Amino acid sequence: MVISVDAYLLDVSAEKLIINVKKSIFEYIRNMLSKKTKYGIKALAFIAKKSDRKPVQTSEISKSENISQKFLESILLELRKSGFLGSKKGKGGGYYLIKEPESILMTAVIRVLEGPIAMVPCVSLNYYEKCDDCPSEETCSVHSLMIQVRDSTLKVLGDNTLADISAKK
Amino acid sequence: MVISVDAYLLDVSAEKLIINVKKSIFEYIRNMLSKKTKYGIKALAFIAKKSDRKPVQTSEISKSENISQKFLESILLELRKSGFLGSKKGKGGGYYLIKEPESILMTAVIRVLEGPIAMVPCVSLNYYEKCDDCPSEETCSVHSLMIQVRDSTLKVLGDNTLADISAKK
DNA sequence: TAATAACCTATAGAATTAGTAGGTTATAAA
DNA sequence: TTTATAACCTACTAATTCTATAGGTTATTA
Repeated sequence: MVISVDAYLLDVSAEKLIINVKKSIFEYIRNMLSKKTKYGIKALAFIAKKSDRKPVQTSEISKSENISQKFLESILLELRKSGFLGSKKGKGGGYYLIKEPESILMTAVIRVLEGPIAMVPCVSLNYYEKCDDCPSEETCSVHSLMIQVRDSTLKVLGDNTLADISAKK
Repeated sequence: MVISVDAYLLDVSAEKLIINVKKSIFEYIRNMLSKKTKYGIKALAFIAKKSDRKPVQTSEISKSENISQKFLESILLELRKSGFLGSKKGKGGGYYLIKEPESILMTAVIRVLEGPIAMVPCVSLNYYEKCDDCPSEETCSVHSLMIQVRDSTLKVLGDNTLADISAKK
């Protein structure tokens, strides 16, 4: 008996097989917090930990926190543009806090880096948007649940300042 | 003076321009809750609302909740396989609850449809995973903050059952 | 036997993330 | 004045994921 299979098709399906096996073994875990936000928070905490207000270089944070320097550059730039950091160019330059860590709420940081705190736009306070697929907000079973989630998350993030999360060694 | 520009390149950059303009006008809002989960919750609530335990057809839910029927099929199938629903084939068939709505916690529903409730894998109770980029969990400034967020979210989702979210008309 | 509705497999477009590449500009020290 | 430094800027891309669609097969009921 001879079984003839097109080699290309075999290759393709073998590849699919491997992908599916990988998926079932290392099941994908959805990341709610983007790396950008995570790195941004880490960088802010790193800068806040240094009690002197001398500029901190991207390269130092990058090494210490194991973050791609180029990626980090873009994040710190954004944090500067949104008013969390100041910067200085040239030797001895870097980024520094322009407000007290105690006055920087984590809600503000996350809103700038990540966007809305709500899990669906239709319950977002700062980024509200009607769900285009939703027949009615009033009868929506998800809506009120997500309002509760939003409020409890807001409470936590509003209770934590940059000083709080930088405190622990 | 003659300016010569390759027509293809012009087309390509014009397209990019449009994309960037669109991005800056309709700024992207990150959706934390996937449509799959949202639709799944809506479908469960829809089924729970019907006091009789007769099977509900995918087509009925699809129309009423404005959800793509094929997409919904795959979601309900998953909910059946994970033990939330029973099904019946053929005419008069459909999906039905196999537990009381009062006993179905939203934590369970979301964990099956969405995956972890935590915003980072390193604070997930059911899907724990070390962050590969993180030098140390103990000194991580994001870690403890995300534990607080996780706990407050768990509290809300654990306090709500399917009966609760189906209650409101 | 015919209609129905769940079940199954494969595929695909769009959007987004997480970077990389390759520069330019401003500042400080030499 | 030159040189090194570090922020700043623009463009691109590979990989991943989401949200479906297409086109069936199987089981059940009328």
